Amino acid sequence: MPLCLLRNTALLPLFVPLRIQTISSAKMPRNRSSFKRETPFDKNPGSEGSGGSSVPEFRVFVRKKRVKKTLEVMDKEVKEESSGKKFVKLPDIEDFSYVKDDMYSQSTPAETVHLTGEKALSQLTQKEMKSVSFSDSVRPPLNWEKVLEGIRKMRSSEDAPVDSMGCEKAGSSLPAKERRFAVLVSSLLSSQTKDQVNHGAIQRLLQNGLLAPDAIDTANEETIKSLIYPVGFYTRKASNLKKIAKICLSKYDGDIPSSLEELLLLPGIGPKMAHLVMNVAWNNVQGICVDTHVHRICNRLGWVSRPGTKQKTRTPEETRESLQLWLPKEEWVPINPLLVGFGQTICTPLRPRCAICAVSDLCPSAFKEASSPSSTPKK
DNA sequence: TTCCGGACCG
DNA sequence: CGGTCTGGAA
Repeated sequence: MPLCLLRNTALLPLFVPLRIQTISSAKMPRNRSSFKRETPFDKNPGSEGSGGSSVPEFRVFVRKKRVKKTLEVMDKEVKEESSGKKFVKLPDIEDFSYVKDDMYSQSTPAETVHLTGEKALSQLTQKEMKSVSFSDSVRPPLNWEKVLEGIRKMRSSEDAPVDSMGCEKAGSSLPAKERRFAVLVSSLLSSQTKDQVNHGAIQRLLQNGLLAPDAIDTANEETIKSLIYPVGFYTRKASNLKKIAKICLSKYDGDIPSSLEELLLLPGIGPKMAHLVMNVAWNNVQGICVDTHVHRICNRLGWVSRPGTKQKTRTPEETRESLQLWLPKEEWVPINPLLVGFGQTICTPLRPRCAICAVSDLCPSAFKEASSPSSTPKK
């Protein structure tokens, strides 16, 4: 929502709201002297390493288009309004506000902020533009926020299956460790399966005490198979479930792996599920959970492309990497349920209902594929 | 009847 | 890459 305000910035020439994210900052102390410093802050007396008040307290990344700029900001340069909103003074530009984003910052000290915004670099001076280094940053697609907002509106008026019971609800009443395992199992079962069916399977497992690694490890595979029926591919999943339970017991003390890489080693867990589990079970956002809906819709909207081209991405993984280049991190989790529901009800794989889509005027692919019968005039 | 979907397997 | 698993919906 800070970005919604961007359109109004003409009225507020001094304070340009920006979106800021905390970023990994184990690197914070490193490379301090390697950053270019062609800002007024550089002129502060006292140089790096001398300690005291001249040591930069904040590092600010400004990014737009293909330009990335790094500045270091003194703590005293940060002003805080009574509203709690903070402003960072940037050189030769104007004042930029930032909102500290705590959601993803468990391991991130507050000193490091990541700041992006449409207005930021457009207001850099020519000299600054020349001094910044080019990066692989990608320009966010035009109007992406309007599109997202439009989809949100459509979604709030119309219920999609994904709304009622996603696997993130699994085992919400259980202790943390058991809950994580439940989320993992639910994710495994949920692929190619209606959420209601998945939910039913989870309930049956739970009622039979089979939602824990030790129980599953000792249980008969046939029993599991019959309990999770009719989720898609129940035979395979029953067998994967047994293997996963064994792995969790032997390598993770009955818990589930806590890293993306280790999750991917589990049979039946691919990138889509691994990211989902990281998001939901560990509350640790490593990447966007991209399924075919997200993949399809992002391509229809022109939100992603193969690196360096305008071609569509060919795999969900490619979509994930492309999308992550520009989508602000606070959208990484909500984008999935949003687009999945949208993809189930309106932007369907075949015959998308462009006629009733609120963002068709912003969609480069609108009406370009065979639309639903009612909306396509027959030739 | 055809299409669809995560992950895996050649 | 393209086939497979599997059941439901268009």
